[in-house]
Amino acid sequence: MADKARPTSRDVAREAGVSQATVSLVCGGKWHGRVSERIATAVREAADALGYRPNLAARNLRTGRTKTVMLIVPALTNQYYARLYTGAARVAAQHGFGVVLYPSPADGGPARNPFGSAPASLDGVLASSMAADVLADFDDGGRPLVMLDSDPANSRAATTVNLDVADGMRQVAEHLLALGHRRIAHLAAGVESWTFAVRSRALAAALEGTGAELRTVRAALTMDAGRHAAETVLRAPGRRPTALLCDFDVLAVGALKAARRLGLRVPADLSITGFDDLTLASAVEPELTTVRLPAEEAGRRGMTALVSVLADERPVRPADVPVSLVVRGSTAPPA
Amino acid sequence: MADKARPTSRDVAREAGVSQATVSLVCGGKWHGRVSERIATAVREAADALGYRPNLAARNLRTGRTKTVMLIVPALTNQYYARLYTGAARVAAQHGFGVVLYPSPADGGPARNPFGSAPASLDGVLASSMAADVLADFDDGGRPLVMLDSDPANSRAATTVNLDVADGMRQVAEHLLALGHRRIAHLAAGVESWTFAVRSRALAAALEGTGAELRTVRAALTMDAGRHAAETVLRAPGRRPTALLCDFDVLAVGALKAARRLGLRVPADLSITGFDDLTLASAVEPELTTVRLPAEEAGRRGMTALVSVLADERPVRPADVPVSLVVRGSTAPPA
DNA sequence: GCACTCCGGTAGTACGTATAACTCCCGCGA
DNA sequence: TCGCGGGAGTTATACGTACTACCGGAGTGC
Repeated sequence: MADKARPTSRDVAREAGVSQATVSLVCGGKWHGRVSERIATAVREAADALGYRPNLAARNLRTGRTKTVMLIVPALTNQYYARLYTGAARVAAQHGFGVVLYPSPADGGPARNPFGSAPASLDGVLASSMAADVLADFDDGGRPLVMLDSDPANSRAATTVNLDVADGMRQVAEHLLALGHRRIAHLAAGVESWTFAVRSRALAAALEGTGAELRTVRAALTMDAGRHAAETVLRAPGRRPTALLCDFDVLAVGALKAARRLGLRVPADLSITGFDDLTLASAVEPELTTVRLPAEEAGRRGMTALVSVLADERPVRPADVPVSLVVRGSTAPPA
Repeated sequence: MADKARPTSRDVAREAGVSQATVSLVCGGKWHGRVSERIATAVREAADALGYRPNLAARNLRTGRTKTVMLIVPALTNQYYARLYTGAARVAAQHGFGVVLYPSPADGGPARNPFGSAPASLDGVLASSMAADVLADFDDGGRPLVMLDSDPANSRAATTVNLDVADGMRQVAEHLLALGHRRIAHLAAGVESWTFAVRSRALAAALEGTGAELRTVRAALTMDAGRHAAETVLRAPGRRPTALLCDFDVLAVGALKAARRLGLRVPADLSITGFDDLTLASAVEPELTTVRLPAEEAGRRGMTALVSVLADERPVRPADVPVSLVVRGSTAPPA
């Protein structure tokens, strides 16, 4: 009775009494002026009746396009990247693209370049800055590449989409300065990456000439690392910083724990700021003053750029995505 | 000079002085007893020299397999599902499968069934329980389906992989009972789903005959909803519950905020427990006593099951994944 | 009335691979 | 010497689609 095999365009053609080519034209959507309205509807009806779905593998083989792009991020368990994915996936879906994630080591993938065994061929790649090492041995045959949060000058990317983290850093710094802070510690990411370099530069620039004193300490990307780094800087000899400016919300939460452990009240004795505005930031007490990074928007813009590159090879560099300071309860004037 | 076009197996064959079929055999790995060692190495050398990569679209078309599976989860921005993905992706990669995510509405996908426009065909599907509504109009032509956290009796799944949430709930309940709590409120998920039904039943069963009093209030899956629900139950007339048992860490964090707002100390005046053990759980103060759900392990087992179904059609139902109670600072004996 | 255009549709082919069926040849037992 | 099994490669084909090139016929200008 019910054929196990899925119907092909040829089956639809037989059902509708036309040729396979006509079915392809109609289903491909480009039949205007080629096929009459009457035949077109007949084809569509036949397709519906049979439950026809085009075989994507065959289409891909024929067209050389897979309608699939890859997103490379360090770890999806980091909510920032999950949001990035969300935005990117939405735009991709709107343009009929599927998104496959790079199986990064942090997410359990193989350490080596997995493109050899990639199950799907790719039309293009959207990569976040953190994955620079991954891109080093990236060998996919020169497909279009769009980078996120990376140095526009230094890459083989068709174009680059960046968040305006420099402005974000400037806003935090000015916020702390306005509150009266003059001894500031920077809990910086212990990772080589363009965004973090930009942040450090922006912070230094914002503090320049204000008489504020800046100390920098680096930490890995975990809460515990943040706590340790914060304890180190808070216990260091000399006058204690009155504000702790962190490169991530996660680090800031670690710093919060360190402060509590040392008996410091936040924000009365110590102001702490984050970066990202994850769910985490408004979960803790006090809620974090932080820089909101519109990760979804970044993902959307990145994918939009990639799709447009894929469509007409016109690499247009979009403007930086604006970020905004969100003032909450973890900052106050120094004692 | 450098051909823009990627080399095909035929190019490799010409280079190595053999037929295309031989190249296919060698690259496919199934040449033992068919091709001599000498020729095989020659083929591999030629392939390396030309930088040959098999065209996946052609392979898919020929074999009818795509080596791609879909993972359906409600929202990747929920860390639980991100972890689930991580585990699933690792196993998939080990077996040469790629994972494409269902573009769920929460992640920005189209509300309707996207399989019509899916860019990649699928060999199978791994779906989390929450996505029951999605599966309703799931029309992919009867590909193998493995479910996560759903009713084993009631589904068209080849098999089902579940976390032992009933045991988790029992452990929480016994923990609270052992501490002396007798008035307990359950902040339950306001979503129809098998796991939550199981949790509620397990809780009721654990409290049965202990003289403990149970009140249930439902909340949507956000921190704010948790806060509101907790305020409602804490302000209700009659004697206030001494423990708040939440179906999610996120709800528990909301409850924490509610307690703080009402001037209740946690855990002195009110014990709160979560479920999931997300990063969030150990970020807040006090850190949450919660049930650790090994999401990665669940993803691994689910994908393992799917892969084995795909390989030999042998639907083996794995044992429930054990969960464990993590006692932290948010629970204590009642005042 | 004839050539010419344009509309509506079809036949045929190629995309690159996997694999069934086949050929060739060498060694060996009868 | 002949037949035969089987090792080592090859030939040929099909997967389902998109799209180029073609073709019949109706309308049109002169």
